[in-house]
Amino acid sequence: MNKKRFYITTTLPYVNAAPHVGFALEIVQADAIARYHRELLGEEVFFNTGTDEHGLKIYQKAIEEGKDPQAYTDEYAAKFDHLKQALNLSYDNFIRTTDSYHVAAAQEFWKRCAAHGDIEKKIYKTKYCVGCELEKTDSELEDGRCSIHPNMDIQTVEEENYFFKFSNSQSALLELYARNPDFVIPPSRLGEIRKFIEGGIQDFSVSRLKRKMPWGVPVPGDPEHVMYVWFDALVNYVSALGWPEDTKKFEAFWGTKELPNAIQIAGKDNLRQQSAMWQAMLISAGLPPSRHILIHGFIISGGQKMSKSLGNVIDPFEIVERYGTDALRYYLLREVPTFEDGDFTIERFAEAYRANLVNGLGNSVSRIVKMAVLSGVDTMYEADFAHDPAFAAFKEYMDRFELKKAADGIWERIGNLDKKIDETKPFKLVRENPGAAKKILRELIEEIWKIDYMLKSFLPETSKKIEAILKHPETIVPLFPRIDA
RNA sequence: GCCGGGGUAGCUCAGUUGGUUAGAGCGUCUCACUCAUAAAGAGAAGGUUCGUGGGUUCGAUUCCCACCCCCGGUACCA
Repeated sequence: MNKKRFYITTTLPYVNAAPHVGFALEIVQADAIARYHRELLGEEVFFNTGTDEHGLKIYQKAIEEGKDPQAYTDEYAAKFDHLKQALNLSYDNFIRTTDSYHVAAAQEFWKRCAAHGDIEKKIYKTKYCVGCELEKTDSELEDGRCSIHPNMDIQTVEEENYFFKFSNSQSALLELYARNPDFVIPPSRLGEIRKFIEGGIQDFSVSRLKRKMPWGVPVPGDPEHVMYVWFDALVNYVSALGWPEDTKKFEAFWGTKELPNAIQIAGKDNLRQQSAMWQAMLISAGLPPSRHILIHGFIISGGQKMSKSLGNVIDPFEIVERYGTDALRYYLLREVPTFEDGDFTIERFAEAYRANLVNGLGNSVSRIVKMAVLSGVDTMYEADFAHDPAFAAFKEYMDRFELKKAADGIWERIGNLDKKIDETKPFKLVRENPGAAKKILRELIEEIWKIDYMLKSFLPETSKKIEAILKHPETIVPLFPRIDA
C-alpha cells in the first residue's frame, strides 16, 4: 500500500511588489497544513507555491526600471528565498510561470479547452481614456467617465480576443458545488460563489494582442496573441505536478474525477477565480476538479486596510527580525481567525507574544524542566501520541483546516500544565514525598513531549528547541526572550 | 443600488435545534506562592442584557419585519 498523497498549493503572488503580511498569512497557513500531513500523518506531501510573472503590470514595471522583463522577474523570484527563510516554509516546489515547462503546459491546456469548443474569437470591447492613453475597466470609471479626465469622453476600442466560454460551465459548476458541500471552506464562501454562478455568468477574455503587450505565453497557432495572464497563471496548479507529461504524478497528487485530492488556499478576493473560473477551465480540459478551496480573510491593521499613507503597514520581515519566525507564525495561525479578517497591530502582536509565548509556552517549559532537573527526573519520552484523546481532537480540527481552533487546543494544554503545578505543588511536595513529586513531574514532562509533537506543524523551530531542551535539560535557555515594547 | 459578511464585557471573539443568574482568552484590580523568563495561580470588577425599533412566543442574543452603522465584492487588477 502506497503512502497517502497530499497536495496543497497557494495562489501565486504577482511580482510587482514586495511580499506583504497578507501573503505571509496564506503561505504560513498552507505550510502548517503541509507540515501536519507530512510530519504528523506521514503522508507524501507536495506543497506548491511560486510566482506569477506575466502580464501588463510586470511588463510596465520592468520597462519602468529599465530592465528586461525576464531579468526583473528573476530578481524577484530570488527574493522569495528571503520569505522562505523568514517564515521557515517547507514548500516542495517553487514554480515560476515563466518556467518553460509551465509555458508548455499552459499551451497544452489551452489546446484542450479549444478542442472542447470552449475557446473562440470574439470582439472584445475595451474602454479607453484618451487623456490617460490607457484602457480602463468599469470599476475604474465613475458614471462612465475617467476620474482623472472627467471632461473627456471614454472611447470604446474594439479588438479581437479569444474568449473562454465560461457560460458553458454554469450547470457543471452548480453540480460540483451541490455534490461537494465542503468544496469551498468555509461554507459561507461556497454560498457566495454559488449565488454568483446562479445569477448567470459571462464569458471572459483570455488573450491579449501581442503587439500591445508581448509579455505572455504565446497562444498556440496564433502569433498575434498571447494568453491573458489569468489563464496561464491558473494552469500552474497542474503544471507544477508535471502535467501533461507526468500523468502518474499528476494523478497521484491531483487526484481523479472520482477522488479529487488537491487542496487550494486563496484569499477571499480570489474566490471567483479559484472556485469558479479555474474549475470551469479544468472541466473544459477534461481534468478533475480541486478537492477543497480554502478561503482566508485579509489582514487589516487597526481596523483599517493597510496602506502606506496610513502608516499602518506591517512588514513581516521586521517582525521576524525582532521577535523571531515562530512568533510571527504563531500570530498568523492563532491570533488571526483562520477564515476571516484579522487585525494585526504591533501592540496586539507584542501582547500576544508576551502572554502566550513568553509567559505561556516558554515559561511553562522552563519551570517544569528546571524542577525535573532539580529532582533528577528523566526527561526523555517515547510515546504513541496517536492514541492520546486530546490529540484526536486536535487531529479533527486539523483535518477540517481549523488551524486556530487546533492551536487553541494546544494552548489549553499548556495552560493546564501551570494549573497542575499550582494544584499539586511538586516543588514543595518534593521535600515531603519525593516519590510522589517525581511522578507528577514525570507526567508533566510527558505532557510537554505531546505538546511539542502538536507544535511541529505550527512552530517547527520552537518544537525543535523544546526537544533539544528535553534531551539536554541542564542547558535550558528561555524559548522566547522578553522583548521590551 | 445590488450581493455577501458583521455589529455580544476595555480588546479579540464563543454562543446551530429559543429556556434558569449571557461565556472564554487577553488587559485591569486584589490576594497568595516561589519551581520558572520580576513569571505562573486564585478571586474580583466589568455587558444600562447581546446595533436600533417593532413582531411571534409563556419566554429570544438565538425566529420574522423594518431601520442604522462597519467591512468586502460588484467580473478582465493579478
